[in-house]
Amino acid sequence: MAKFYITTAIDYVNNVPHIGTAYEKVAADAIARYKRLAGYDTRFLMGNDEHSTNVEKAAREKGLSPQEYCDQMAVVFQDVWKRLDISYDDFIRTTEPRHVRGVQALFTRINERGDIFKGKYEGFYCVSCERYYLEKDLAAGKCPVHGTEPQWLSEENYFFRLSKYGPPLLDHIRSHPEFIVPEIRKNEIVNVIEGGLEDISVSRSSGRWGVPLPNDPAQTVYVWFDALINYITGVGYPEMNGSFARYWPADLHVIGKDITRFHCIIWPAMLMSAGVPLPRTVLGHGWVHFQGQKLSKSLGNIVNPLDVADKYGADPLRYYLLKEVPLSRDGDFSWDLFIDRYNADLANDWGNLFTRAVSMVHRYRGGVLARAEAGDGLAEVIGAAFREYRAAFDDFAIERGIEAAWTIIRRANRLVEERAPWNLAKDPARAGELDGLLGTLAVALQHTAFLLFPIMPAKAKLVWETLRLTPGLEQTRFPAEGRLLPPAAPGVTLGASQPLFPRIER
RNA sequence: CGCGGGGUGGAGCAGCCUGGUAGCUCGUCGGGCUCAUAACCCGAAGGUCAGAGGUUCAAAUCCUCUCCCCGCAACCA
Repeated sequence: MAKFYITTAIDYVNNVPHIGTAYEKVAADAIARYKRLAGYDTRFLMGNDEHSTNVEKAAREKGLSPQEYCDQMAVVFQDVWKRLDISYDDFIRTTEPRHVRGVQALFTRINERGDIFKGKYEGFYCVSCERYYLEKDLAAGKCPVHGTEPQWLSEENYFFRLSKYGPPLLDHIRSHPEFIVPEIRKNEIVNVIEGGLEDISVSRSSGRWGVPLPNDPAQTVYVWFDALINYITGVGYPEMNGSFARYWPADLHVIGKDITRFHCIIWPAMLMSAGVPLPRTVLGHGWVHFQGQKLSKSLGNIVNPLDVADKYGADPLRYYLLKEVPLSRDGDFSWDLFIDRYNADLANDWGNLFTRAVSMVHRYRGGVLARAEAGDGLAEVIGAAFREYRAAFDDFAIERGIEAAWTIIRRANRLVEERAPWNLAKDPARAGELDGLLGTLAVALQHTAFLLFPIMPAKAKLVWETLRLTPGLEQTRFPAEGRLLPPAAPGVTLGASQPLFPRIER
């Protein structure tokens, strides 16, 4: 069976997840679920980035040890992901021994390859920011954030010979057009590389909260160097057999556009140095804005995804994000738009189709579905929708996949008007026609539930189970090209009709 | 001359690469239906495609210039 290994960025534990963080996980989750339906042996990794002095500081402010703080945050994060139905298979934390061991192993390997050297790192250092500034970035000689006088510090650090990997990286990007998507991100990265790469410092002598360097335990591994490695330690590196052999290289890293440089330059260079194969694709998605503005703490417009999920359910939030925010672009979240989409698409279109169809089976047939066959040309509509859906997902255009599923929903709703089952029901001679229509609607609902399972897993399952379909949705796979899913058994009694998405009144 | 994205009916977008009657979803208005969550179905109105110039038989689409909006410092995906 073909495998598919997908990862998201691991999250820095300084802050709780916001709607933008959630967007990335939801998108990756939809792709992972799609791949499972498509029959791939899918592995979906997420995790937390727990090192760095910032974390140490945040812990201290709460009167906790860094480890205690990270343990608490790990619970907070995973709780959010569970409530959003994110189906990750593993959750890695960079303080775990399995990760620390892997970081040290990879560092050693790169060092053995001659790509680590000791050098002096010096510059203007702001104690409050805990970072260095270039002279040009200082505001009148002071820290641009704190307005304080920076110190001139110099420390001995270990450097990674990134500069020598520019040409091989360009070669790789050119010979693997799928390596960086979307196109705009690729162009950015190519520009950066063509501008020349500099060696980077990959250790810190201050700060103790990190992975000790194997060759110099007085220093810790720079947090980015440390964090990126989670993608391989998450599948067992440095153990090269087992799941590493099975799943690496990753098929898809889903990350934010701000960190594409780390993932498309530093990370592949590290892997090249260590002689480890590169990930196939890095997808740098855009931002979710809130009512036209970038999410920002200083603007105070951070939206907590649980505020939405608790009020209206995880599925509508997932639907909104996936439909309205294409991975290739920035998108916007606003309550008005959310309610519009919810009512128009979920309550009126899909939800109503479900309710009216199931209600008619109960009202006219005592809940018994005579047969589930696709009549009235629905099979062709479904076939076209499935083809478009798969093409869209393979292109990471989830919104187009959703649109494809909707062609079935619209067709089915139209069909009800055209066949006017309320009239058929009055004429015993047309009982067969009515059964045919009800069966067609059941087939339509079944296929929409299947296609929308990666988007709205809970509601899709409810539809599936109401139709009394077996096996369960998780066990069902895409049918062969041109075929439909296995139908419900003739004569099944359907579950109760209920509003899938109660309208939001405002 | 810093880099990049974008300006298409009220809103959000597609179309631009590969010129040839301006398309989709929502909203608005009118009609139909009654199985359904006043949902569904049909129809209509509504656009100088930011502006100017150029190429062409023909430009939203290609070229040039101008204007406007949004990112590119930090929190932050």
